[in-house]
Amino acid sequence: MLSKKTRYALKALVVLGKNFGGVPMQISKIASEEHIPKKFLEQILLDMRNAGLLYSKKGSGGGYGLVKDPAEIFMVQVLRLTGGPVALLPCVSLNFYQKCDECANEATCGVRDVFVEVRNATLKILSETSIADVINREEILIKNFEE
Amino acid sequence: MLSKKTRYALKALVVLGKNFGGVPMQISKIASEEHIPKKFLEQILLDMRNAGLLYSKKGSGGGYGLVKDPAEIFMVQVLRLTGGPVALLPCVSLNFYQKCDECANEATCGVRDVFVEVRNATLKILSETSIADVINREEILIKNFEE
DNA sequence: AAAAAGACTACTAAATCTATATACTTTATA
DNA sequence: TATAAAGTATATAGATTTAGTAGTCTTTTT
Repeated sequence: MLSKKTRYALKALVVLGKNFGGVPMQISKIASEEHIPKKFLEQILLDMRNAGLLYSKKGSGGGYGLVKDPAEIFMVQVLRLTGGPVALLPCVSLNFYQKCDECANEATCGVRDVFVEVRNATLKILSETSIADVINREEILIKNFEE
Repeated sequence: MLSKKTRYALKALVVLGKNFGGVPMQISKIASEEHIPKKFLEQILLDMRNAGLLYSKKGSGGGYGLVKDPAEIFMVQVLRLTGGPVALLPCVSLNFYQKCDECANEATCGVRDVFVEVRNATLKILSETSIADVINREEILIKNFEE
């Protein structure tokens, strides 16, 4: 399961993606629109700024914005940035690898082998889907929903 | 990430799968072979017995065994039984569904839409892979490893 | 100078996970 | 029939993680 942090980050990026090219957007606006606790969101946006995904502007008229085009920000980046490993087992994670302490020989573990496959399937989707794609999907969903 | 409980359950089922058709296998044997805390494993095996996956026999010469052929036990069952939802978002889970409280309209949520896809990909693998398949994979891995 | 807005650090509360402890029941067998 | 082997059941403790809150500081605009 993704943490709330990761979910909030994704939601915020989608909102900021829609706003791409416009004036900076305030934390409190994002927070209230997406029903995210403001102080928590502050931390999350800060992390993403420090990672170079967002820019920020202080003072009156300040706020947050995407540094890159939403078409160049992929979901997998967000998961990793906010601490969510993609893999379901630590011994299968590319970016957060940890040895399973109960496992005698990783190279011959059948369970692991299956979860490598699962990771690859997940990774394929998440590394091909950008924030722009999410926004697109949303438009399609709204169109279908209204019919 | 899967819980230790789920991991231990999978490992134990693989061991019991290899032993299928033979005499019941003792908890302590499984525990020591797989480096699983015995008392913890007791609880896990008990859960799986109560779910009808395993039989148990008390007393001297007792132990645990698979009720069904390992080819008929699928990984997804084990995940669900040991409490691990397959989905990465609660609003996307088939068996552990929960509304995302921050989400205004689930039907038009683009993030959700992506994770439906991820769930389907994961589910496909886990519901097609049986304990027998895991054992098979292990044999292949060992063969390749020894070369 | 004052107000708006983000930056940074620390802390707390709650939940969950992992593991252990204890006492009980059933079964085989000497 | 007593004893040991093995599973059953429940409770609880400890550790870790997650989610959220609080407070203070800094920068920028007007």
